[in-house]
Amino acid sequence: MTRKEQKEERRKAILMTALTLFVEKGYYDTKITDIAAAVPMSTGLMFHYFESKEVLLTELVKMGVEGTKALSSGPAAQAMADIPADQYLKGFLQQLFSYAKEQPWVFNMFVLMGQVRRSGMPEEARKEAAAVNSIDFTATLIAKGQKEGVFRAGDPILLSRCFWASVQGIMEEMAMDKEMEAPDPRWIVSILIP
Amino acid sequence: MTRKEQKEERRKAILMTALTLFVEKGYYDTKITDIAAAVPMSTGLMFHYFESKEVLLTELVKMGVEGTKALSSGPAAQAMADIPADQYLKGFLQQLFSYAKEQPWVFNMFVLMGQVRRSGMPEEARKEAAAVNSIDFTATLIAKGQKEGVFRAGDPILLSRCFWASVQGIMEEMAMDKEMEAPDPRWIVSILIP
DNA sequence: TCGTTCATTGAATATGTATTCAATATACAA
DNA sequence: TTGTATATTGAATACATATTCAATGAACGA
Repeated sequence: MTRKEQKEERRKAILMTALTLFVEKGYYDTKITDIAAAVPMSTGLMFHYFESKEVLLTELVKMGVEGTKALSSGPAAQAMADIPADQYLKGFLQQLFSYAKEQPWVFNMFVLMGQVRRSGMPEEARKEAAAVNSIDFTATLIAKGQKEGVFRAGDPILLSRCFWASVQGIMEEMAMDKEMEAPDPRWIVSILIP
Repeated sequence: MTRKEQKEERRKAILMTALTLFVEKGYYDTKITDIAAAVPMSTGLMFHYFESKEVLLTELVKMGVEGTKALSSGPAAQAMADIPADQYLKGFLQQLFSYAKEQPWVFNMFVLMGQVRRSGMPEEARKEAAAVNSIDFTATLIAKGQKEGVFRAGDPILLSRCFWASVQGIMEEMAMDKEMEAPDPRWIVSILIP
């Protein structure tokens, strides 16, 4: 393994460790020394990889933004056109919940993005997080569902915001209590169904 | 107005100012000097009223806990027995949304309690917030609704958590965007309906 | 093998901000 | 009116912790 690859590995290890700690204890309660100890590495070395704690956070947020973008332009999103909107959303949630169960960092990423979006974290990171917009994507889908007659009437944007607020809330609940069972996706999609 | 009453007024002013700032900028980004300037009063005087920033936060959380307890034991809660569970929940949400529109601190309190519950804030406050448990209250209500045949089958606790996660998420969304219209309560209650 | 570059350390430093404090003004009780 | 308690101020302090730095060790190419 080349030196560069080593470094990249180490970088990822730091990112994942920081993600876990930020979500478990909160950004401000997580000290650089905590992350360093958990990786593990010396405090000083952390700054060899990330120039500041805030940059580390911002890098995580960038990852989150990428991930979210992938969701709304990847192959799964292409399938959107082919199946009824309600089916698509149920399938999407099913996948999200089961994927997150296997890869807990996905949970953590959801939670982190939510926390950053709301504030309680540095400005820089918040700006970065603003780049993601699942609301519009789903709103389009909801409008399609309304035409198909499978979704209830109402402002698609507002419905979309409610939908995502619920998903976000539930992901956060699940992140807090790892034992919590995933809800039936139909429960959530019901929000949209007449 | 007596001296004691004056003090009590001032105390409340500080609490409300802090609540707004904590929610707008986050607990850690809100400096004692910010709160002092907004009240307004000198920095030093803050400590005449609250012995520390953390105590101030904890007092707010105590208020939130009281408020939530009131919701689940007040006269409205008594009405629970008399009307169908779905009707009751819709009415409850309707009241919550319209009340919060008039009294924005209610929004803020919701958001603060959520943030504290999840972490990202001092331990002491989190412990205090743990005292509130709307989940169980609503779970009982949901079980009742299931007997009445108006709610879908499923673990009442899990359904209750999903219900509250949605409400929490939506309240946070509304707190972030004051322009946002309140959703139709029926959308949310749909989570529980077969 | 040697010299250069990168990785690593942990203690020293710098900085931001919660908290304290000594001084002053204001209200109240006797 | 006078004395005591309380309210108020803003600058000084204390402290926590992010960040720097000088020194050491390991890898790698020539």
